[in-house]
Amino acid sequence: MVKTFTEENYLKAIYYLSEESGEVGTFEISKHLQIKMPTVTSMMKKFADKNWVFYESYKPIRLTEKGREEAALIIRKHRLTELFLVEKMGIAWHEVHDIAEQLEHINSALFFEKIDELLGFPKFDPHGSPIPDKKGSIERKQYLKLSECKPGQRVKLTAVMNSSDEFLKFLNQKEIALGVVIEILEKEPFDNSMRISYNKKTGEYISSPVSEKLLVERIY
Amino acid sequence: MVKTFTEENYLKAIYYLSEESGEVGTFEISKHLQIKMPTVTSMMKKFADKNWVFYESYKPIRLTEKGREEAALIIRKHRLTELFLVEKMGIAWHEVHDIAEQLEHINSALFFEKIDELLGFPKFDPHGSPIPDKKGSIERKQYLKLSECKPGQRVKLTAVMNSSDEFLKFLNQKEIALGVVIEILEKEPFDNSMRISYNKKTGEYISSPVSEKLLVERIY
DNA sequence: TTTAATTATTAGACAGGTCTAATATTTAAG
DNA sequence: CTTAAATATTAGACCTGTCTAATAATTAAA
Repeated sequence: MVKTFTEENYLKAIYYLSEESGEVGTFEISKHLQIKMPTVTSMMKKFADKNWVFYESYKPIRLTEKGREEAALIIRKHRLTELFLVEKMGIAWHEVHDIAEQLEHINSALFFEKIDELLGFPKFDPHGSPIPDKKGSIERKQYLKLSECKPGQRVKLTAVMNSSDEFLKFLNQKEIALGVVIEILEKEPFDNSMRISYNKKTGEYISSPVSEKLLVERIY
Repeated sequence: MVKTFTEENYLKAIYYLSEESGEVGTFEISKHLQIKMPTVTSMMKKFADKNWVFYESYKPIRLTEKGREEAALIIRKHRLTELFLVEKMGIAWHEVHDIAEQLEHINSALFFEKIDELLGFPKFDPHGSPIPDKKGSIERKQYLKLSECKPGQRVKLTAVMNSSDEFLKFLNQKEIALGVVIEILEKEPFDNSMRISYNKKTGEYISSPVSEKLLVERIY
């Protein structure tokens, strides 16, 4: 199946936006892709014809199995590329996204197989997000938001839920990187802010919008 | 100037086809890009508006200085990419072209600067073709065709003039690679075929269509 | 130098992906 | 339960890049 650039972007958006609930509406896709709603509607009709989505007027949109696979393969390419750019080309964490956004559309099995091989067949990208395998299946970890942790717990940062340039720069500047071990010192019930220790820093202040976006694993 | 995929392909084609004489006709562009002539005509009008080409009805097309630069930058990206794929990713000589054909359209100065840096700022691609610098200038070597050499001369293979899959496979199979030192043993005036020695091979037969496509430098 | 072949252009159509304006449906609020 | 707000669709237009069919200009051959 040869997909256009445009089609791939819709697939990825639907995958991403419907990840939690399994469905997504025209409005959200429209907003995410910065494309007007009528355009999305007509595209969804086309996607239904291609058997990539289930679509009925005024009902939320769901990916078919085929659509899910196609989308996962694009995400695989995106995440492999990001990791490659960081690990093998020395490009900074917060700069890789825009490049990967373009490279994910490259049509060459060989190219991505080589990348995969050079990286040692990785399962997670530099943001900690899982990389789907060639069949589109994903190895799931159960993530915990830092904001849900309790004082006294020790956790390891394994992923971030927002990959905006600003956010990644903010983390860099705070020296918060994947793998960092964090201890929760206290939690303010009023605004959900936290005090944490990590690396050599003690009692750093973390606001709730930030701790909501940091995904961690418990360490026992 | 933001260029579409399509525009970049036309620029590259015009650059390539007009390289020798400085001009090229609609028919040749049409044939090269596998696009019908009327489409090319209308595109050339657009290109003239953008100041990429000089265009007058029924006259050959020439690149403007601006067009030449734009084209050279795409070719720069193509050739850097090819070299990167071979040198840093271990992809075979004859497989890189199709991938580079796509990667050359990636819009990211950083990406190509990194590639350039990782390769040590190379001046020639894996086919021996020169890589334009960031301003679009090219370092010219004066090439000699193997077919023009005389018996007794020793030369080094520095470029090939045809990058088709078949040709590159043919060279691989004959163990003829860039850098190989070739000695001309004899030359048959009748059909311009040659007998040459290289590596450990002695008296290999080379037909005229092949020796026409191998570009060499004299070794003294 | 007239004709035939080659190369080039004009005119008009079409598909993909987008938009705006108008309308319809669903959901949330009062 | 009625109305307002939010979400979604239809209808029709537009632009880019492509095509085919018809015509024109240039070049090569007879």
